[in-house]
Amino acid sequence: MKGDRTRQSILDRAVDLASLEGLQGLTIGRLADDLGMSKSGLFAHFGSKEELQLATLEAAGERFLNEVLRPALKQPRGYPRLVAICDAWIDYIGRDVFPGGCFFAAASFEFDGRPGLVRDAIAANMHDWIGALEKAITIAKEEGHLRDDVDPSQLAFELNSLFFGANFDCQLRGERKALDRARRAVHERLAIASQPLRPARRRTA
Amino acid sequence: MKGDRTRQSILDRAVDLASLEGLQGLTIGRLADDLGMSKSGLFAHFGSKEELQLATLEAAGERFLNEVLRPALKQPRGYPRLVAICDAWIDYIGRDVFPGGCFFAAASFEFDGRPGLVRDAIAANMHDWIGALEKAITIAKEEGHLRDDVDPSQLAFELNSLFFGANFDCQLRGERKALDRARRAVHERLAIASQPLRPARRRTA
DNA sequence: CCTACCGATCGGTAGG
DNA sequence: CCTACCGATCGGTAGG
Repeated sequence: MKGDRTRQSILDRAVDLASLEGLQGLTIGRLADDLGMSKSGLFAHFGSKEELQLATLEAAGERFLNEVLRPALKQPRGYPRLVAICDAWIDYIGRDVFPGGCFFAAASFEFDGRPGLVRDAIAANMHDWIGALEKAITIAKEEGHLRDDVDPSQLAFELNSLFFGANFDCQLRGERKALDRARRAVHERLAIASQPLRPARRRTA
Repeated sequence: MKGDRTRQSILDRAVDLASLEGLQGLTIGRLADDLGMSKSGLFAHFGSKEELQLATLEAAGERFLNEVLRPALKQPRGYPRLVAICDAWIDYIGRDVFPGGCFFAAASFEFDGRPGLVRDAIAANMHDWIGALEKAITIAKEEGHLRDDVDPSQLAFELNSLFFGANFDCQLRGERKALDRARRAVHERLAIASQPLRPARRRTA
């Protein structure tokens, strides 16, 4: 029981630290210092740095599910739920759920060139997230809220891109308008996907 | 003369290494080993790790300008140049200009939580890049190729988001369709921005 | 550009 | 959960 509580408090701190310094930049010594415990005492909970990284990822995933995806999934099927997921993602950056912005965007870019179990776990998390987006889009099509010719993978790709772009603009550039821009882009994109027909006019010049 | 050549060969290797392992993961010892020279010999060229990181960033910026932006800027003003910049960016990921994908996307996410000169230099690079995108959009408006009500900052944000999304899908997920999806999204977005008028129809249900 | 070295910190272990 | 320790590597320096 107490071991579990200790472990959870370690992981909460590890998630915050890693969101700022990266999953590789997370060190056992620094983490132990922050928590006022010995390095080896902390180490004993995990057995290796890789296990600590994997456990940290899992804890970050839980936080994301609780703070972002699960509440949005309570919205009614179709367009409302899809919009709720998108708005929840954008709000999630503004609410500082992780102190360094989106944990998984940062982890994705950090580990895309580092093969191993950590990279695989990050990819699995992102696969699930993109899958949830695609599923919400597919349901919205089934409900007749989106055009039949909407490609769920394509639209999910575009929405996720806007989320990553918003995170970038917010975290690195400190652009205050970033979230508003993302919201505007997402809502215009969804409006297009819900239009009954769009004439294929292009510029004539 | 010879010192300059050595320095450049160090930086070429540093750029490749950092694109895979990150600018922080880049270590002087590893880099020296790769190049078959002593750590202190390499170190003498820069004086500190931070200076090495800044020089590596500068070298990566030069490579990006030569491989991506400058060729595209040779295209005629307006829509053709804007499209060329976008296509050049997407091709740049497919051509493996950097072995780990887009150097600056990775650096942006790595350093957005680490204040200092390196982060400032990354932000300056991204500022210039977004500025170049905005300028190309503004010129396309002036030429009458894009609608008057197009917001250059908004459109540049959306295009850059799609680029980052494509990099993510390619590098982490190994999604072969990533570049096609990005191309399709970019071209549809630009087609919308170039339509003379778009009815504000939304779903009625 | 080298050898030789510094203190600090890394992940990890022994033993309790 | 601790103290005490390991070899390896970190960024950086002295001296040539």
